[in-house]
Amino acid sequence: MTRANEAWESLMKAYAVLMKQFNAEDVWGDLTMREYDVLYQLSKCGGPLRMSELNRHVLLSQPALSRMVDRLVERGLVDRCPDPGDRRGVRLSLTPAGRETQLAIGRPHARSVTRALGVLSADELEQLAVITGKLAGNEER
Amino acid sequence: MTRANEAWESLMKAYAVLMKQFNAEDVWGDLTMREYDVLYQLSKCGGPLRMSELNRHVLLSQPALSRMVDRLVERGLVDRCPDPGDRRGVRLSLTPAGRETQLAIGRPHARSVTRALGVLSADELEQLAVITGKLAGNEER
DNA sequence: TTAAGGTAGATGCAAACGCATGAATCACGA
DNA sequence: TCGTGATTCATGCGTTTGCATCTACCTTAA
Repeated sequence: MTRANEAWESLMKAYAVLMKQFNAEDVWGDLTMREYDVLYQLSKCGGPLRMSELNRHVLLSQPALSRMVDRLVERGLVDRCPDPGDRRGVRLSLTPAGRETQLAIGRPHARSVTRALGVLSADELEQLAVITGKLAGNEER
Repeated sequence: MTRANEAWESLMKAYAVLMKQFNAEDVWGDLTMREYDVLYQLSKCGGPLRMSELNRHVLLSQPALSRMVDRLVERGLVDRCPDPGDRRGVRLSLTPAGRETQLAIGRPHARSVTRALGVLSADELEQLAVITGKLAGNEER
């Protein structure tokens, strides 16, 4: 068991523990956490997002994401329109209702996150962000 | 956006990126990553495990885990027998075939993990393990 | 211009999931 | 001892997921 494997296992466990904790909280309304994640990614990225780009940030297969977007469009939370520059693709963005929903869920959830990570010092939070940033490939060349 | 929220978002992104990467690798045979995770948890914990205990380590609902164990028993990878001390519960353990399967997948996967975390220094690996350990509640009192 | 190969997203279908609930057992105070 | 509430795991059922595949469109080069 290398240090790398221990670190990864520890990360996975932390992820599982916190995800279960967040999931159990009563802030999600009639959305699932995964659906909220999609709304969040769209809210974060300002402009419209391509399906493939969004898929890179979400832990879902391409067909599953495609259908989840279907449902979110159906419910009036997401707007999907053809990309004028590439007629294969689509441009996804939040509707006003979607933005509102994202905020209504995101605010209390953000507080939960802050509370859950309250066991860490400021230095540790900084280190965690830097280290996981490297893992996600933020420093790639 | 607090530091805590940034750190959590970064952790989630690292998790998503690495999980997608690992999932794309051709080491899982006819198991899903989730099924492998169950085998791994069982292999790690030496003795037999209760369903509820196992469920604490796996990101699945209790019914989903119950049925996944069904399938693994069906396939001869897991042994499920009644707990003599508590007739509501069960004791789960790997069969020899299950242990073999876990190792056959675990070895190459462990190498992938080591490779993926190779971007981190020894100090960073150590910090990551400590910090995520705290998040998972290893230091509770 | 056009053929060949690549990329974006949608769809058919079987498998797996979560929620609500059920049956059995345990724990504990009256 | 008995009854009330909690705990453990299983099951019914509608929804969601992933895999394989499809269509449509873009790109490149001859």
